[in-house]
Amino acid sequence: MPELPEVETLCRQLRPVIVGREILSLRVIDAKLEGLGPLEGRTVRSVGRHGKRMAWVLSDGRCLVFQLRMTGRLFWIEGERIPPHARLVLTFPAGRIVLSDPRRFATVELCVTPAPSPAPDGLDALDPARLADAARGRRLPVKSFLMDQKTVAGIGNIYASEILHRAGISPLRPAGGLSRAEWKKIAAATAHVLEEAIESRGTSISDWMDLHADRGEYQHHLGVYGRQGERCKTCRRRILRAVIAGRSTFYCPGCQT
DNA sequence: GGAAATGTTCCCTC
DNA sequence: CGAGGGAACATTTC
Repeated sequence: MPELPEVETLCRQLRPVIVGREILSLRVIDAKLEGLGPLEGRTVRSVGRHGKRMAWVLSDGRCLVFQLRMTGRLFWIEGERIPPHARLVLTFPAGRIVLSDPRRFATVELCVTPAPSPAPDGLDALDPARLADAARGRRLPVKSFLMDQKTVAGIGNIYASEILHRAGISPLRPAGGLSRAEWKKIAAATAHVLEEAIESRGTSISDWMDLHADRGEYQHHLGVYGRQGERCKTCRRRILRAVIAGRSTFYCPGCQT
């Protein structure tokens, strides 16, 4: 569920709370997460992110890597009350980090060397020529292409629809058929949408909440996602829903061609 | 009861 | 073999 803006929001909120702080204890509640190894006594040196993947660098040089997938959330808890669906609890001197995750898809692993990803992060300045290159000859819908983490890391189902709406490009177009000018629009729209969503601390369409259990605000800025049947804010046409590779996709038939 | 849900990976088919 | 898509994972909510 969390895409790049939600994970970036968590990183920014985590840094003042856990960087430089010692992990006092680790409690694994869900057996699926067992085998993490001892973390007690390690200090969190830094909190980073690539795409939707978050990595804490620890004082022993290892990395604790989180992939929150669909329903994973991290909460900072100062009291005793543990949220529902807690799978993992990390205790620090001033409070606890809880991984809450009803669908239990999230993964947490301890790595010695974090595997480098060749894909650019969604907040990097995307090179339209590189995108066009990677898409050459490919028939899959441009929306699926953008959601492929090997293309750009961090774009998921909500922001793919939003980026293509802002770029004025239909999500159904084969990726290989886009012009250089259209890739340039996608690169610009990606930066714009992701940065705005971070400023809003993510999209709380149903139940996304940030580290402090506050809702994001980007749901109030969505142009198409979840708005099928409603009117496009720019051209007044009614927004459509389609299913692409099994995922709901929203677009405006008026301003996306 | 059925469908859908902000993700990733495995497997099947063309 | 590569590309693309569907199923599976597990649970809640509408």
